[in-house]
Amino acid sequence: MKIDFDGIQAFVAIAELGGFSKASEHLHVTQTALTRRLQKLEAYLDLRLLDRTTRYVELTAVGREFLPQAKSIVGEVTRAVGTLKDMSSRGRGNFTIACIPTMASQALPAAIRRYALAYPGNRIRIIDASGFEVRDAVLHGQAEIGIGLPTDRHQELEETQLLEDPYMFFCREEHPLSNRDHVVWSDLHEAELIAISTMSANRLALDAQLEKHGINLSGRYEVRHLSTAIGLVAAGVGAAILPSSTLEVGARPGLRRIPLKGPTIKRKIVVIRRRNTTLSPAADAFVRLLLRRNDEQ
Amino acid sequence: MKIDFDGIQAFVAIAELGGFSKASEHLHVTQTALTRRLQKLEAYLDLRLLDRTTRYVELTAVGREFLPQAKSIVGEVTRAVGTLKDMSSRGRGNFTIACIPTMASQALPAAIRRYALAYPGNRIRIIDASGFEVRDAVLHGQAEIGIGLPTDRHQELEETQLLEDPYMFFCREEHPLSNRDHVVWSDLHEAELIAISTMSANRLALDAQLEKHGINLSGRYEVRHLSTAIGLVAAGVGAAILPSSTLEVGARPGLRRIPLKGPTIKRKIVVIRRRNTTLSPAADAFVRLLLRRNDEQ
DNA sequence: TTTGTTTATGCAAGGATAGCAATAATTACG
DNA sequence: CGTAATTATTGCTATCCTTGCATAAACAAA
Repeated sequence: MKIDFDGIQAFVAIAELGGFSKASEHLHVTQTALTRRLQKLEAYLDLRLLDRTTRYVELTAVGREFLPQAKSIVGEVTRAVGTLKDMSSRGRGNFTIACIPTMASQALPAAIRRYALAYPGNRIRIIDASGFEVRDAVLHGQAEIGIGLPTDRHQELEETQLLEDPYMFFCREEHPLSNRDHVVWSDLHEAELIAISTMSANRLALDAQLEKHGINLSGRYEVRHLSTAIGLVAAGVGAAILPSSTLEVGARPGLRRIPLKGPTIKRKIVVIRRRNTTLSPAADAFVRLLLRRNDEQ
Repeated sequence: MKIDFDGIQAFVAIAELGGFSKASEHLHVTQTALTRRLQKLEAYLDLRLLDRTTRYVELTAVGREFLPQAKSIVGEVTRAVGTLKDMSSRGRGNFTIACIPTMASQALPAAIRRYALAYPGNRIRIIDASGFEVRDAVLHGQAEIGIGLPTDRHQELEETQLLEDPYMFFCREEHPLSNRDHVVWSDLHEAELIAISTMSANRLALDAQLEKHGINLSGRYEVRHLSTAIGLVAAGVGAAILPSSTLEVGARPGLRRIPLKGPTIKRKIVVIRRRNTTLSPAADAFVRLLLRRNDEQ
């Protein structure tokens, strides 16, 4: 026979409120229904839980023993179901997002700020990691969604373009090109460039595109993180070609960010998620917020 | 809407066994039913708990979060219901009995020994207390059943006679009457008798019956407990009139227990329980065992 | 493409549940 | 002592739910 949650719920309500009628109001059913539910439960257990006349309701010895368990069961179920309904109806809930460092320090905080207004109380765990790690975090389920670079079009991953991030030329204001409103690739001297390590997903993406245009550049210095490259530029070691989002305009005095044309090369930033999986409402709302903003721009 | 325990149970089974078909075997329903249950739950929550194709079943982020709670719910409910069914079907369970001291040291242990054979594992808590306290313990629900003396026929109490306990004459073997096969009331000299305090339910019961027969006895010494009286008798302080069950024949060397006739006066021992209440199956079985034994004798 | 496996669905039947109205049981009050 | 008031129970019916069968659809592997 099927286990009868209604019966347990009825038992708790009747026992706690001390009567069928009061309990029936509380549960929004008729008192007839409660009588039946309790009878059914007692019949199933072959046990009397409540001794009752028309004047009073009283726990039996067994009922007294069962009541705390029953209360805990009813409480646990209603709490759990309530939480879930909250998730779906109001987008409540917590989720994890993986994100590459540049986005994590620029676009993501802004998005989170807007998200927090619409969904206060939701917690977001951020895994800030390299492009490869972002991909893996999503693939292995450590993060529901990722913000990163386009990957190898893995069978199980689905990528949606979030924005395009043009590569720009970064240098100190003392640099000969620092006053140009734009530079072209042929202006650049390989010798003074700080490059990103080929270990990086960024570098791979850049190289692939440069190759299409017959451009070939490799810097004198090689670092692994964009932030390190910026540091070297700031210290006057050299200049660098980095995604524009690496540093907002004017974020660091003495540094210049100059558009790079002929051709303009961009890296795509994508939202990554597992294919054929359902996002939690909280994460789903976040993704929609991210992408909607993107459309508007 | 009503909370759907079946759905939760289905969710757990499908998630844990990794498929609808396996889960359906486990729950002894068709796979169709499981599909429907899960669909209903998901529809109610407006939330997807399992991402599934015909080839695999996989938890969604929300499902992963919910699964432990769901498991705990299902476990708690099945455990609780199982315990209750055990109570009814096999008389499993623990209960409390209140009992007057003489019965607690004589008849009760024997009954418990027999009970333990039929219902191994059941724990019995014994409140050994005076007749008044036994009555109150039952009345106030501290004990489900009581073994004691007939009381004031309280509205809420129900008494069933368990046995009759004749008063007998207790003395040391040096006593002049010690070799008689019985004594009569007129043989007794008040001066050497040890009496029970009028605080005792025992004494009240005895006095009431003596009065009917025009016998009037009050001892020189007065004690509160039968066991104390026995002690005084054994020490040679005097003799006493006590219920036969106070001491089994030959239980203490040097002491004699002699039937007391003309008339024979007995105290009744009753099983006390609250009227209109249902005993736990464990306690009920014990009562029936007690009374059945009584009928057989 | 075919095949085998697994979940989903249309449909009909059976079962369970709720509500109404009336009844029975019990207490309180006149 | 009888009557009213309150409360749980029950008969009955309509409705809703659930199940199971048969079948379809989806998917992966050969």
